[in-house]
Amino acid sequence: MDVRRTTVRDMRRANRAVLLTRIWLDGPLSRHELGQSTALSLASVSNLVGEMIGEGLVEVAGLVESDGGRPRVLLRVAPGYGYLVGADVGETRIQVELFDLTMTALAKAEYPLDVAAPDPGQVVAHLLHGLIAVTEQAGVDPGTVLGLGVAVSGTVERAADAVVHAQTLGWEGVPLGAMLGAGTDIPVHVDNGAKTLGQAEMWFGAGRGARHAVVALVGSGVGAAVITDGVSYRGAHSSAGEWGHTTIAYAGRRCRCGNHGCLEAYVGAEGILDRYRQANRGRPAAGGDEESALGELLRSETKTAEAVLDETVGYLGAGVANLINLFNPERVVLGGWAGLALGERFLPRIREVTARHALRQPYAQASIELCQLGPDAVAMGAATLPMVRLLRDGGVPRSAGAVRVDALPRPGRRPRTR
Amino acid sequence: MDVRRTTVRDMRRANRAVLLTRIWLDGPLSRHELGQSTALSLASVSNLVGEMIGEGLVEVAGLVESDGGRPRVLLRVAPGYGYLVGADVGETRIQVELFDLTMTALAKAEYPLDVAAPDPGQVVAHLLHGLIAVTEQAGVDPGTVLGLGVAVSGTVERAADAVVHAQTLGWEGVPLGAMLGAGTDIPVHVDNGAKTLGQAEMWFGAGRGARHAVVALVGSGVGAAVITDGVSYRGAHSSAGEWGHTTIAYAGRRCRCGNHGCLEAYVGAEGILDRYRQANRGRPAAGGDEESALGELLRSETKTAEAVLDETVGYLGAGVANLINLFNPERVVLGGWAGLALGERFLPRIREVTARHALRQPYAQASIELCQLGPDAVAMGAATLPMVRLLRDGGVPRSAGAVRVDALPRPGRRPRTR
DNA sequence: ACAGCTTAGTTCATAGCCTTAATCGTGGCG
DNA sequence: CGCCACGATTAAGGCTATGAACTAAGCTGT
Repeated sequence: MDVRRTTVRDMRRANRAVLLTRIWLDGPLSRHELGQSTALSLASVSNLVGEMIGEGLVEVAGLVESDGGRPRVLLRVAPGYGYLVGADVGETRIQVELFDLTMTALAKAEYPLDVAAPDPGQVVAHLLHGLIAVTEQAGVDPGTVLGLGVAVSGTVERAADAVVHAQTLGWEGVPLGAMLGAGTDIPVHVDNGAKTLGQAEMWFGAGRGARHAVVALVGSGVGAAVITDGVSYRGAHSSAGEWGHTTIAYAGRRCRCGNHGCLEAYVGAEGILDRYRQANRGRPAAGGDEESALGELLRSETKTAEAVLDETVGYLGAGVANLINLFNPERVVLGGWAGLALGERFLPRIREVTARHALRQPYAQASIELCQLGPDAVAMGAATLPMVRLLRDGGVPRSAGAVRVDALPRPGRRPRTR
Repeated sequence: MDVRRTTVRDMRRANRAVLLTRIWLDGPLSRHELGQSTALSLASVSNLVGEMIGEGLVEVAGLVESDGGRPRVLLRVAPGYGYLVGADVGETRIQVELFDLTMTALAKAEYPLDVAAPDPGQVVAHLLHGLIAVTEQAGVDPGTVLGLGVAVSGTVERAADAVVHAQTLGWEGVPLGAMLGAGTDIPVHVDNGAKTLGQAEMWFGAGRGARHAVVALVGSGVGAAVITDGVSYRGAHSSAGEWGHTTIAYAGRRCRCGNHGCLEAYVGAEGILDRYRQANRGRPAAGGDEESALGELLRSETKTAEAVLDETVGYLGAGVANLINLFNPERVVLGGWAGLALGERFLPRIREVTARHALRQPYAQASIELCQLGPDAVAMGAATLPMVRLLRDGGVPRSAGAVRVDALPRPGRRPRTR
């Protein structure tokens, strides 16, 4: 129940947004097709499209002949109208990537983080430095960068300051958006990494075409990105989707969150390896880090390993069933490095177990798939944040004049660019 | 990412909707105040309000003097512009109620259902008969009834036909909306009863003022209505919120759904009484029906009862914590007859247990309250369905001419009106 | 009693938007 | 070269909200 007036200008903006979104999503289209699919009159389509061509936002993509008539002019969003920068602040490194408007990656910079709890100021410095680095690398004027999207772990309150709470980084109420905004005029968007990965999967991966989906991510931690009606579900304070710490086994295993019986304690990588160690009389799976240990476990064919993995699939299926019962999605996309490792081997069994635990009808309405994009998709998903804004606003005039990007607090380490 | 054009007429409709909603929600308001709070120009407010007064939709509610100026004219939605009928198809009776636009109940009819799986045709006949009965009783022209909202148990697919799937009624794909539409011209809205009760609580009960809330209902069955951004969350096929059959105790008690470890098997009335019986060496709690048995259990102070109830609160808290983690609401409203019975005695402990199971931050952002409205609120919530439509559309002209309501297939039983 | 002030609400000219209908542009066909 | 088919543009018209000027209604002080 929104209480905002509508003015005559909103109308034009809304219609520009409709056209721009169609053109961007459904590839090159003629004015005629645009008229059909948007129900706008051809005159308005011409008018609005003409304006956008004048701004350089839309361009002619080619002609298509018709039998005995004027050939149709195909239109597309001009890939070089502007550029998008997406950044992924991970636990071990910061990745910054530059995309054009077709979401083609043009440049990339990476900054290792070797401390467990990096200083926010240093992260900001890395990000601003990365912003300059990728534009230089791609030979792109920073003034044409439409926005910087940043993905971080933890919850991000959607206020103007983009306050970040991240236990894994040791951040408590860091106004990352405001800090970045102090260093550059380029519009900044900050969001949770699971949500940006989910966004990327929805647009370019296993979620394509779905309007209601849950992207379930299983790694060391366990989380989910919920998409309803095409947009990310945030809840009152943007922390919705905390799937990992829902209770699935009342009074069960202790979880690192301090609680008992969390899903994460059973299907998170740490939980799986820990359970294997217990089942294996204290001897852990081989492998240096968690990832190789889990790989080893998946390859080994001992009875103990089988039993532990079987149990894991059981818990995972029950957890996915809970998502299906509560959110009634049309698709569940399973991802995260551990989720993919499990899914690649056990997907049919996961489906089976889920079917047993979920209500019949919601289960029948949902399909369960695996993520299609690699972990780099977090940065791409972050870059979709400014893209969404561009589409929603029907394109905005680029800021005039030189764009300020302060990289004053020089990062202590040169980026590894490639 | 909607793909609908906007025309100049949509604008007027949208602004009418904004004004009407404000007037309806925030009581009598002057044109000036409306201008302030909607950001519409005074000229437009006057224009739009004038139109709505002309239609009889809005009326003058009084004057308020000001020191040295023209007195303000207060406006309100005319209560008698139209009427709303809400119906609750319960397991034992059908209740039909007539409301004016201030949601004041004016008439009521009740039809007992004595079979476990009532024939859809008979239910439709009862509903149509009730529609006539309440209008006659209140002396209201059926032509002024703006809509009939019907609440049923089970899931309701939101298509035009309002297909109902209800295991408890033994209905499988009953197009209740289409069947009712065949019997009357009055616009029909069908929705799930938990969702309509949730809607009523949100507007008039414990949910007032919240934009993100979960109404958790515990009775014989267990379910939840999720409200996000002021509207009911439905998911892909309208069956979202199936909280009762989420797994909370992996490989736990068998549930009537056939699965193991469902929340409902622990905190549903049947589950509680069953667990008590087991703990009490096979002797059930006294009392005829479930409701009085649970009441008896709550009053008894034996150690066994205490233990069972304590455990119940534990499971319930964990279940509520799951809702908080997944949906990040600003409020959780606990209801349903068993939920209220438990909540009245144990609310502080429920809060405590929930705090232990939920993540700290989402828990701190949510408050846990009890439902404030009685079970009659299901019908009132159903009546809000046409009200929502009226507000969303900014008022619609009433259908001209006589309104058809066929009550041909006479119900076999006279209604008990009062 | 009446001018002067204050606040509420209305009227009117204007700019902006989309739509329908007519017109222009471009290519194929006989 | 005339005709036709189809795409795109231009022109005329109907709606909408807005701002400025204007009217309405009540209070205050002389």
